[in-house]
Amino acid sequence: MCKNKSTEETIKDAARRVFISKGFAGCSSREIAKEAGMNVALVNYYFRSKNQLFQLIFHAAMEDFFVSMLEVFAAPMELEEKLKIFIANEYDFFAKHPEIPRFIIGELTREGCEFDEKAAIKERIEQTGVFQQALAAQESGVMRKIDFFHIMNIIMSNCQYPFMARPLIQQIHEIPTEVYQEKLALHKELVIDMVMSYLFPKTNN
Amino acid sequence: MCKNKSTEETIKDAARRVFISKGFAGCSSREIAKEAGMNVALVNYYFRSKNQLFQLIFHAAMEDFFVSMLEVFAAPMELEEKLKIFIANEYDFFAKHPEIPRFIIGELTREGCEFDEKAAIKERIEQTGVFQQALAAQESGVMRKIDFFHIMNIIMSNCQYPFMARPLIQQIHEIPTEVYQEKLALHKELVIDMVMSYLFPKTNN
DNA sequence: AAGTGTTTTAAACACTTGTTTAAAAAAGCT
DNA sequence: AGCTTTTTTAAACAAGTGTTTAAAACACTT
Repeated sequence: MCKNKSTEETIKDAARRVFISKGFAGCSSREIAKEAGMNVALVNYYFRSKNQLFQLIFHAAMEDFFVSMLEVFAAPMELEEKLKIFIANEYDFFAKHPEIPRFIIGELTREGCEFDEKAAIKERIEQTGVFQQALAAQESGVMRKIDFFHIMNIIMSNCQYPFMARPLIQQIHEIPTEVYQEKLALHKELVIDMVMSYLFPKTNN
Repeated sequence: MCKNKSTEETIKDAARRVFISKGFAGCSSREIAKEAGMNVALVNYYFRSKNQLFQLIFHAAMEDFFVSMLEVFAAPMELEEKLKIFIANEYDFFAKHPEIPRFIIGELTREGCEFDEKAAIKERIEQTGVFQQALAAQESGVMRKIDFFHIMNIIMSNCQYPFMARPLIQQIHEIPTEVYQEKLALHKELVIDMVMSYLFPKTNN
C-alpha cells in the first residue's frame, strides 16, 4: 500500500531540476527518467503523465515563490523596515534560486499552463495586512502615494531581473559568471537604496 | 536564380511570430509551415534547417534589441537628458515588442544557443562615447558614482521586467490585460522618476 | 512548343515523443 | 514455505519530430 518514498522523491527531484532548467517543452520524459537514474515507465507509474508531474513541480515552485513574499509581509514590523527586509529577502531568495523567476514566467506564458484556480495570491497578500499598512503610511505622508501595483512591480523588477537576465547581461559586459555574481552582491545594496529612498523620500534623503 | 522573395519572407515572418511566442523547443517545423500557409519542405528548402532558420530570427531579434539602445547612446546630447530619453525609449520599445526580452533571455539560457561570436555589444556601446560621458558626469559630481554595470542593470530591470512578467503580475493583482497595459503607462513615469533621481540626486530632488 | 531552371508538393525517411502493456522482480504477509 | 501485492523492467504503441527525396507544377527563354 505504501509507495517507495525514495524512488518517487528521486524522480520528483530530478524532474524539478530538469523542468526548471529546460522548461516543459525543452525536455522529455526519458530525460527526466535518465536524470533520476530510473526507467521511463516509472515516471508515469508514479505521476501518471509528464504533464501531471510538471503541474506538481510548477505549483510547488509557485508556492515557494509566494511564500518567500508572504512571510515578510506578515511579520509584525513597521512598514518601512518591513519593505526594506522584503527587498533584501527577495533578493537573497533569487540569489539562491536564480532560475525560478524565468521558469515561472516562461511557463506561465506558455498556453495550456493553467494556474487561475488556486493560489489566490492577491487575497493572501491582503490577509497579511501590509496593504492597509501601506495605505496608512501613505496617508501620514511617510510613503510616496503610488498604487501597490507599482510598488510590487518596482521591487520585483529590481530583485528578479538581474538573476533572470544573467546570460544576457554577461554577454553585454563580457564578464564570467563569478564576476557577475560578485557584482550582484553590491547591486543588492544599490537596489535597496534606490527603491527605499523612492518609496520613502523624506526618511531616506 | 532569383528566389521567390514573397514565400521566403512569408516563412520568415511566420517563423518570427512562432519562435518568439513559443521558443525554439516549443514549436515544430510543421507549425511554422502551417502558420505561413506553406508546405513543410519549403522551410528547409529556403533555410536548410529549423535551427538555421532559428538562428536567423534570433540574431535579428538581438540586433533590434541592441540597436534600440545604441541609437540613443550615440545621440549628441547631455548625459542626463540622454539617459532619460534612453529609459523612455527602452520602455516604449518593449511596450511595442513585449515578447522580445523573454524570448532573448529564454533562448540565451538554453544550452546549444551560441551567440558569443558576433555582436561585440560592449565595444559598440563604448564606441558611442556614453561610457566616457558617464565617467565625466560622475567626476563632476552630477552623477552618482556607480559602475556602468549597475546603471544598465537598473534601467533594464525596470524597463524590461514589467513586460516580461505580465502573466505573473496579472495573476497576482487579478487584473485583465487591458488594465495591466494602462497601468504600465503610468509605471513608465514612475520608473523614469525613480531611476533619474537616483542616478542624478542633486538635479532631481 | 520544347527545353530550361526554379519552386512547390506529397511521400517517405529514421528517430524521438508520451504513454501503455505485460511480464519479471521485489517486498509483504500468513 | 506459498501467495498476494507492489515495484521495476523491457518492449511496444501510435503520433510527432526534423529532414530528405523524387516527382510534379511553375516560370522563363529560345
